[in-house]
Amino acid sequence: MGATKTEHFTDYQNHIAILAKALGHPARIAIIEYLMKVDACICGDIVNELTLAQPTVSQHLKELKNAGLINGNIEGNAICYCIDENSLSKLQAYLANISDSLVKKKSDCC
Amino acid sequence: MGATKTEHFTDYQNHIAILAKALGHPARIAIIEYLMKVDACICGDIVNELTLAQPTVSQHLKELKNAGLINGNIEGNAICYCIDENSLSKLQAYLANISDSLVKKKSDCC
DNA sequence: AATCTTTATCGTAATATTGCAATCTAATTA
DNA sequence: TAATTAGATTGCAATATTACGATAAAGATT
Repeated sequence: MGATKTEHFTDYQNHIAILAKALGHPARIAIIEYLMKVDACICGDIVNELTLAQPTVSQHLKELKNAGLINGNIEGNAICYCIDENSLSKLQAYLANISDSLVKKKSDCC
Repeated sequence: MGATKTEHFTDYQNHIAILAKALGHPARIAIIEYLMKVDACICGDIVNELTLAQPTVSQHLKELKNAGLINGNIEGNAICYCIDENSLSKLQAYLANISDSLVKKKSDCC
């Protein structure tokens, strides 16, 4: 045991969970916020922005990339990362949908 | 090592991460969806809904509760769970804000 | 070509998560 | 009050995550 039993859930549920999980770490939230703050996506100094060692940041970037939340382009020497708006919107829309349903049903009884 | 270095991030970043992390498992997404589907929040048979053992489900419910995403009221013998619309909206608004900023900046260049 | 810069990967230690059988608690019913 | 029911807690095994030093890879600079 210890591994998530993904086979018991729908593809959609698994997908949403993967997106949420990728955002489930403050370092990755900080990365997303930084990518948003920097207007152009000529990144490179994400490491300097966070108080974490370079391999750790690299790993977090990899996880965001695996989840599809960011994209990376090789830009000569450095790598240009930016947010994948599509993936982010997918999660946002999912949550918005639940919120809307709740407001309509007013089943917030606890 | 191995533990998240929460002290390096803002309270807000940590808070958003906690909310996202709680949604970062398909079972917990399934629970949220079930709570939404059932109109009233007279729950009780969440265990029957999922293909997971009772202690496992109980643990997932606990995590959602700890993150503030659901509330539970003792209703006689059973327990009545329901979604905390407020917490969910907080995460939703956060993502909506990022999405909006991206669309405005059109910095989706990768 | 030698060096520098930037980022990825490997290896590994510390810690967290997932899942469940067994057990416990508390309200309910027979 | 004994049995039942709903759910939480405990304890433990399997696996995943987090973090980083060391090192590698690849383009840029000197």
